[in-house]
Parts: sequence; C-alpha cells; structure tokens
Amino acid sequence: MSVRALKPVKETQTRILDAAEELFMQHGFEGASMRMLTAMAGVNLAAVNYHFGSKDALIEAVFRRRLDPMNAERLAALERLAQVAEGKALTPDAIIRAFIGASLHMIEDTRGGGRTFSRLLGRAYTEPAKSIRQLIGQMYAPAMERFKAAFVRALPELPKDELVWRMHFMFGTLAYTLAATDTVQLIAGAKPEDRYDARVLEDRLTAFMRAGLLAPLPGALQVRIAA
Amino acid sequence: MSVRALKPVKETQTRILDAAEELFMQHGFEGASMRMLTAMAGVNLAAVNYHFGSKDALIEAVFRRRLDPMNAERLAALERLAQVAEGKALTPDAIIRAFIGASLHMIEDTRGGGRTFSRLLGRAYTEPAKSIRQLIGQMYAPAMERFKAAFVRALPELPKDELVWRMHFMFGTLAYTLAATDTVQLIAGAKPEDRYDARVLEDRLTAFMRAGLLAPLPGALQVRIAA
DNA sequence: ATATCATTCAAACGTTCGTTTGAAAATGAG
DNA sequence: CTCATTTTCAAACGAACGTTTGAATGATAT
Repeated sequence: MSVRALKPVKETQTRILDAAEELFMQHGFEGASMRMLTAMAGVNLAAVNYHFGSKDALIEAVFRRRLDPMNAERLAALERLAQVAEGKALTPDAIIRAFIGASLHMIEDTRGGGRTFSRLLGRAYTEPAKSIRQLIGQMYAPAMERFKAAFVRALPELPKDELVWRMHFMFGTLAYTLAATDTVQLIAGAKPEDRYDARVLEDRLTAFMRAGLLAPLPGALQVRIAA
Repeated sequence: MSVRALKPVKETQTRILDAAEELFMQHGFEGASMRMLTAMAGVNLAAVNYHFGSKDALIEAVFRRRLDPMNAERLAALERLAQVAEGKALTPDAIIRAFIGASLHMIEDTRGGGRTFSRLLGRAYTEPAKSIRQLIGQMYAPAMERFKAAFVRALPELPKDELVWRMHFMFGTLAYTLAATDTVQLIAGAKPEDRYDARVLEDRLTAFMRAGLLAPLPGALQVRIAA
C-alpha cells in the first residue's frame, strides 16, 4: 500500500472518530447509534465495522487518539520540571500544573474537537460500563504512578493514605470541571465566556487543589459552628 | 381505595425502584433494560409502565425518592446550625459538613440501598442525557441557593465569582467521591474497608474542601480585582 | 490493459428495545 | 355472594439496534 492510498482511509477514519467524539459526548456510548454516527460522519453504515471492527473498538479508538498523547504530554511536562529542578523536590504547585495543564490545553482546542473530548473524558471517569473504566484506568496508570511519586517527594510529611485520598479528590475536581456544563450556571449566573479560558481556569484550579492538598490533617482541625 | 389496598401496590413499586436503582448504577440508564429490571424485581414486564407510565418516568421516580429527602435533610441541617449560631455567620467548616453530611449518611446506608443510590447520583451529575441533568438541577436548585447565601455570609471578603467556582470544585470533589469506585485503588492499593466509613470520609472531605474554599486568590485574579 | 487489493455501498440479518393489549387474577365494598 | 376496581400476566407490537454480506467501485502495480 502506497502513501497516497492511506490518505482517503485516514480521512474516513478521522471523520468517524470526530463524529463519534461529538455524539458519544452528547448522547453517551449506548445512546449514540451507529446510524446517527455514520450519518454525521457522512460515511456508509458499514464503515465503522470495516475500519474499526466494532462499536466497542471504536470507543476504544476514540479514547486512544487523545488520551495517549495527553498522558505523554503530562509525563513530558513532569520530566521537564524535574530537569530544571536539578534533583530538588518539585513544589506541589508545579506538579499540579503539570498534571492539569494537559487536560486544560485540550479544553482550549475548540476547533480540533479537544474541548468536546475533554467533556467526554470527564464523563467517562464515572461511566457505568466496566470495560470503559478499565480502559481509562489502564491508560492513566503509568502517569498516575509517576505523579504519585512526585507528590510523595514533594510532601514527605504527608501520610501516604492521606495523599492517595487527596489525589483522588483532586482528580474528582478536575474530572467534574471537564465534564460539567451546567453547575456553574446553576449556582449563579456565571459568565460562560471565560469558562474555557484555560489560563484563568488553570490558576483557579491550581489554587483550589494546592490548598486542599496541603490542608491540615483532619484530626488537627477543630470544629466550630459559628464565627 | 382503602389503606390495605395500598400496601401491595407500594411493595411492587418499591421492588421496582430498588431494582432500578441497582441496575441503573451498574449499567446506566440506557444499558439497563426493562426486561433485566423487571426480572430482578420479580414483577411482570408490564408493571413498570403500569405503575410509573414509562421508563423515563421511572428514572425520575428513582431520583425523587431519595433526592427530595436528602436535600430536605441538608436544608434542615443548615437551619439547625443557624439556630445555634444565633445570628452570627456560620463557619465554612460547619456549612461544608451540613452540605456533604446528607450525601455521606447515604453512603453508610448499605442495607437500604442508599449507598447504591449515592453512586448512581455521583454519575448522574455528568449524565449525557439533558433531561436527567435538568431534573437533578431542579431538585438541587433551592438547596444550592441557600448554601450559597450561607457561604457568602461566612466569607464576605471572597469575590462572588470565585465563590461560585469554588463551590463548583467542591461539588465536583463530592460527586466524584460518591461515584468513583476504582480510582483510589488505581492510585494505590487502598484499604477499601474504610472507604465507606462516613465519619472518616467526612473529616477528610471537609479538610480538603475547607482548605480549597479558603485558598489564597490566584495571582492573576488579584491583579484583575485590583485593576 | 489487466489483475489485485482496499474501500464503499445498499440491503438484509437476527436480536433486543420500550410499549401496548386484552384477558385473567386478585382485591375491596355493598 | 356480587359487582366494580385494581393489579398482574403472557403475548405481541413496530422500531431501532449492531453487525454481516456480496456486489460495485476505486486505486495501484505489473
């Protein structure tokens, strides 16, 4: 097969992936049918099975296309920081930014569909289908391990149990922020135009997460009801 | 219709609601079919349409059964605090506990299916189907407003925009904690047995959220506010 | 030009979906 | 008991699902 022969193939596959991304986000994996999907992509109904094998394989391909580069970017950012630090432990702030930066860059990518995917991704974390959660888990595992190690070095005094929980909380904050579209408007009439200004959002998220990560241990907190 | 006549009706409806809760959580709303559902409930296939009208109406009923009392509990807890405070502003700590307490009590309810529902609820926040997100939004709106007002009183120096975002982040942390089953195990081999010790979890969540809520304003925002 | 491969296409496959139906069974009131 | 109402039940409805098929079309290399 020559190089030229690949071009139309990739175009069809890309069109399918783009449509799948959009429709999976809007209607969920079960809710988006092959007929909707191929119609939006402008390809024949059988094209998905021909190019990807099955709907499940398509779902996996949708995630793989974006998630692999994203986690690579994450790890590269962490590596770059480690280079600059010259052996010293990184600050929690820097680690957090390395982790969430990759996700937020995607939000800004309105043209390329990155924003669509980021919303899809936020939802996938809580997806009922075990196979999908497993897939996501596998793709995140290596990055997760490296970032955990970085946090352990940055916060040697924080018990590991507690760190794991706080990473869990941070992950939740990020996932929900990626996925949710309505809550901010629900709480108050927020200006939606700066929702996707990734720089401002990164600052906001980092401030929140950093404080949560460094919070005093629960036992040390004294409970007061009123000021 | 007599009082006695209601009993078997309620039993059938309750069996359906319980099965729906379980299967919606495991397979999602589209993934759980009426045939699975009625089989688990031990009722005839037509029973759902007879008692609830449609599958969509059943979904709404599943949420209404738990969510209305939960938000009532939330508001009652806040009201109780306000009584004790005698006009003084509440502490962020107390407000947070009032908000998350209701959700966490549900996690502890293993027998009554509350824990199942809380996981379902965590997922529903990021549900693709607009109708479901709308339903949840409606049910939360009144409580949301009251809690926002309480936070505004407790933190008069915090800009409202920022407060809204931080409530959003807190909501995300809670939602994800309710929904997620794998992430903690993914980050590290956590002990799953204390995952649902609501008291410990409440302390952990409160410590994290309190710190995030009170975090110093991000640098870029301070510049904006000063200007 | 011809043979070979990759891709597209319309049509149909069997299955499962949510819902409806009308008769049977159960229940409560007079 | 009798009648009216409520609830259950087996069966069937049309529609939509993911997938498969085999022929038609396109492109490549000899």
